[in-house]
Amino acid sequence: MAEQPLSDEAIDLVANRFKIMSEPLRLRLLQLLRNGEKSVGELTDLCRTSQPNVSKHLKILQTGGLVSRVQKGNTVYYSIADRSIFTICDVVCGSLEERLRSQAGIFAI
Amino acid sequence: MAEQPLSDEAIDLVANRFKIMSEPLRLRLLQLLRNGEKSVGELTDLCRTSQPNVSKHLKILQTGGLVSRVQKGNTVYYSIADRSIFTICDVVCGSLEERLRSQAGIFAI
DNA sequence: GACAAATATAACTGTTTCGGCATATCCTTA
DNA sequence: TAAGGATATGCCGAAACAGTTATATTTGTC
Repeated sequence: MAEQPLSDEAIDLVANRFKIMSEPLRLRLLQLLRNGEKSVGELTDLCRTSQPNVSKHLKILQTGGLVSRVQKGNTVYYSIADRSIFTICDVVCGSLEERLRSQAGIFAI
Repeated sequence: MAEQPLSDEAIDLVANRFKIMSEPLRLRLLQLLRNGEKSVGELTDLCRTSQPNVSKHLKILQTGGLVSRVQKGNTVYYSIADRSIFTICDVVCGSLEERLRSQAGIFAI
C-alpha cells in the first residue's frame, strides 16, 4: 500500500517537529511534564541547567505546539499539549531496543 | 499509568534518533526508499541537490540504523532498515493535521 | 593496464543552535 | 510606590551542521 508522497511543505513541518524533539533537555522537560503540569521553577530544579535555559526551551516547545502555558499569579505552569509525542517516543524506544538487542546478538553464540 | 523515567543515556539515544529525522532532505530520502531500494544516483536525480550531499545524508541515516546499504557491482543500493520510522511519521502527520485544523477553526465561527 | 562510471571523502563557508550571563518584565505584597 | 520573587529576553562565544566544490576510491570494461 504505497503512501502518497508528502509535499515539500509537509516534509518541512514534520522535520521541524523532529527538530524540536531532538534536544535531550527538551525531551527531559516533556518527560517531567508527563504526569501533570509543572512550574518553570520546579522544572529548573529537576534539570541541571539554568532557569533562562529552561525558559528558552519551554518556549520552543510551546511554539511547536507540544506544550501549553498557563500563568497563575506570579508563576507559570507548563503542561503537555500534544500527547502523541509519547506514542512517538515509545515507538522510537522500541526500535532502539530492538536494534541494541540485535547488535548484542552479534556477540552471542 | 506513569511510565518509568528514561535514563540520561536513553534520552540521548532518542534525541539522536529525532535529530537524524529532523532534516528535510533525509526525510525525503526515506520517503523515496519507502517502496523499495534505490541507488545513490537515482536518489540524487530525485532530490534537488548534489550527489555528495546525498551520499553524506545517506551515511548519517545508515549510521543511525534507519537505512541499510548493499553494493551490487558499481552501484550502491540503499533501503529502509527500520520501518518504524513510517509509523512515527504517520503519528506526527496526524498530530500536525490536527493542530492545523484547530488553528484554522479560529477563523470559523 | 587505462579509462569511465558510480560513490565516498575532504576541506571550506555560512548558518544555526546551545548554554551562560546579565538584565528586563511581570506579578504580588507591604 | 517600593521591593522581592518568578519568568522571559538579549547578547555573547563555542560547537555542530548543511551544502558546495574538488578529489579520492572502487568497480567494470575495453
